[in-house]
Amino acid sequence: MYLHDFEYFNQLILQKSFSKVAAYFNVSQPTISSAIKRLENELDTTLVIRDRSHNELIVTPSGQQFAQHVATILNEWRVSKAEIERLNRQQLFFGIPPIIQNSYFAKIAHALQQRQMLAEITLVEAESSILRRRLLAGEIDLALLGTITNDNDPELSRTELGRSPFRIFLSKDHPLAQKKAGVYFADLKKENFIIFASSFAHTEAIRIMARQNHFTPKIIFQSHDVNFLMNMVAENVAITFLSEVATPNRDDIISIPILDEAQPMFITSLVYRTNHMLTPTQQALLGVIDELYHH
Amino acid sequence: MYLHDFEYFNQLILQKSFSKVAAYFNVSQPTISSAIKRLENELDTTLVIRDRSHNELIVTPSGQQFAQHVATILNEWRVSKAEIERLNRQQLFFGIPPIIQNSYFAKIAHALQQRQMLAEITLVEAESSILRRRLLAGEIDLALLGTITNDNDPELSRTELGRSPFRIFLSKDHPLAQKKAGVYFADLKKENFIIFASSFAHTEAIRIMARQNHFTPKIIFQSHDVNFLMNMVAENVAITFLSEVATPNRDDIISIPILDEAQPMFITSLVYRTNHMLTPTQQALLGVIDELYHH
DNA sequence: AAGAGCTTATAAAATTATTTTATATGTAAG
DNA sequence: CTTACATATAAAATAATTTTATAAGCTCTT
Repeated sequence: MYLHDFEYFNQLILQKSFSKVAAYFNVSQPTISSAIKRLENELDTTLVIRDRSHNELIVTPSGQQFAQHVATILNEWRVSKAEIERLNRQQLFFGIPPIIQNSYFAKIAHALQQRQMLAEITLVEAESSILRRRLLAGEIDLALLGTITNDNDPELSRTELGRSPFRIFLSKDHPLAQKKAGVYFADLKKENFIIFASSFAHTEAIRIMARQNHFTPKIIFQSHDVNFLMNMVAENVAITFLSEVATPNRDDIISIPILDEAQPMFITSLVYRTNHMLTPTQQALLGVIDELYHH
Repeated sequence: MYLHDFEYFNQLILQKSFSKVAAYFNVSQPTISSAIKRLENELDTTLVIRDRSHNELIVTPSGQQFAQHVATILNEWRVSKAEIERLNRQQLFFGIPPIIQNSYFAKIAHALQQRQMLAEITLVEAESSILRRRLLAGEIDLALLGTITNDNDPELSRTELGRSPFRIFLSKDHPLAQKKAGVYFADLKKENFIIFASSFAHTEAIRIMARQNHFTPKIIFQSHDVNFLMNMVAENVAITFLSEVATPNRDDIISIPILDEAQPMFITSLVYRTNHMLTPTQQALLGVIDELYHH
C-alpha cells in the first residue's frame, strides 16, 4: 500500500472525478482506478459509487468516514516533513500577531539576543486566526495568539500568558480625555471610530460591545496598521478601541478604561501543536516568554 | 513510499534493533536498513544513529519528533480499518462500565428494542479507563464513561449526561441507617468498608475523601461485582461508598448522603472519537440516551 | 438509432520499487 | 586474532504500480 493511494483518494473526494485526479497528479487515469480499488480491497468495502448514469460520484458512508482519517493522516505526514525540515535547519518559526508584536516583541527579542537565540528564530507576522491555521498545518512551530474566548483546538496546546481589558484610545485634546476613570461604551454613540481591522479578536470585541449596547458605532475608517491608527487618533480625527496591550508609548494619546460590567478580555496565549516535541531552543523560548510575562 | 516503512520505523523505535525488527516482520534485515534509509532520504534528515561501538541505537531529535507523528498515522490507519469493518457489518460497538450498566442499561436496551436497534449493537462491558483506551484505539465506537473530573482527551468528544454525588450504602440494621440526613466522611473512621474495585472513578473518589479527612478507611474487602458488594452490605459485614447511580432496588440496603462540603461527583458522559462520523444508527442511539437522561 | 464525447474499467506490457541473497564492514568480547 | 553480532551494500529476484491500449457504459446530438 503506497502512501500515494491516500493522496489519490483524498483528491478523489475533493474533485469527484477519476480523470481529473489523474490529471492533477500527472498520472494516467487507470492509476487512480486501481489505487481506489486497492484501498477498497484492503478495507473490504466500497468507498465510492461510480454513478455513470448521472455522471456523478457518490461517496459511501465508509468512504466519508475514511476520508476523515485520510485527511488526518496526510496532514500528519506533511506536518512531519515541515517540522523536521525546520529542526534540521535549526530554525524555529515563531508566529506573532501585530498587536502583540508591537507591545512585547522588543522585550522578547532583547531577551533572546542576550541568550544568542535570535538567529534561530524566524518571525512570522500574521493575524491570530491565520497563525492558528498555520500552526495546525505545521507551517509554524510556536505562536503567540490573541483571542477573546478560551476555546481551544484539540490539537493545540495553549498556555494563557495574560489577559487585558479593552480600552478607549483618544487624543489628549478630546473632551473625553478628562474622564480618567473611564466611560461606558453606551456614551460613545456619537463618537467617530477608527478600528483595527487585522485582528479577529478586536473586530469581534467591538461587535460584542455594540450588540450589548444596541447600537452600531460610527466607524469612519478601518486600518491594518496600528501606528497609522494611532496617528489618526492623535490628530483627533476619531477614537479607537483596542486592548490594553496595544497602549502606545506616546504622550499625545490618552487611554481610558471602559466601565461596562460585561466586557470581553483580550487573552494572550502561547500555543503549539500538542504532538510537537519541544527542542531545547523552543523550551528556552518558552522560558523567556514565561519570565517576561510573569515577573 | 510504502505504508510499511512507517511500521518498520515505529518498531525500530520500540525495539531499537534493525535485526529484531526484521525478525518481527518476517523480512530480511536489509529490508529494514533500506526502509529507514528511504525515510531519511525523503525527510532529508538522520532519524537514528547506529552507534555500533556501544551497540546501541540513538534516536535523533528528528527521529523522536517523527516517531510521534508515525504513531499518530499508524493509529489513524488502524482505526480506519476497524471502524469501516464495523460500518460494513452494521455493528456498533458500544462501551458501558458495569456501574452505569446496572443502573441504566435496562432502560436503554428497552428503548433500543422498541426501535429495533438492539441487533446492531454489540455491548462492550469494561471499566471506564479501559473503555477510554479502547475508544482511542478505534476498537469501540461509542461509550458511556464514568469519571470524577472533567478532563478530556483532545481526540475524544464528550457530552456530559449527568452527575451524581457519592453516597454511603449500609444495611438497614446498621446504626447509621437512622441518619437519613447523612453523615460526614470523618464519622466513618471506625467503619469497615468494602469497596468497588472495578472503577477508577470510585477508587479515586474514596482516595480523595480519605486524603481530605486525613485518615485511611478500614477496607476489609474489595470486589469487582456490585451485586456481591451489596449482598455483603445487606449482611451488615461492612458499608460501602458508591455513586448514587449505583443505588440498588432492594429494601435491605439504605443509602445516606455524605455531608462534607467538598466532595467528588460521579460524572456520566457519552464519548466518541472526534473524527468519528456518526451513522444514522449511532445518531439514533445518541437521541435515545439523551432522552433517557434528560426527560 | 447511430455516432460523438465523456467517464471509468480491464488486461497485458512496461516500469518502478522493494525485497532477498550474498557478502562486506565495523565493533566488542573471548 | 578469531568469533559473534549488528548493520550496510550491491546485484539479482521479486513484487507492485503505472502505462498503454482498448473496452464498456452512459448521455447527448443529429
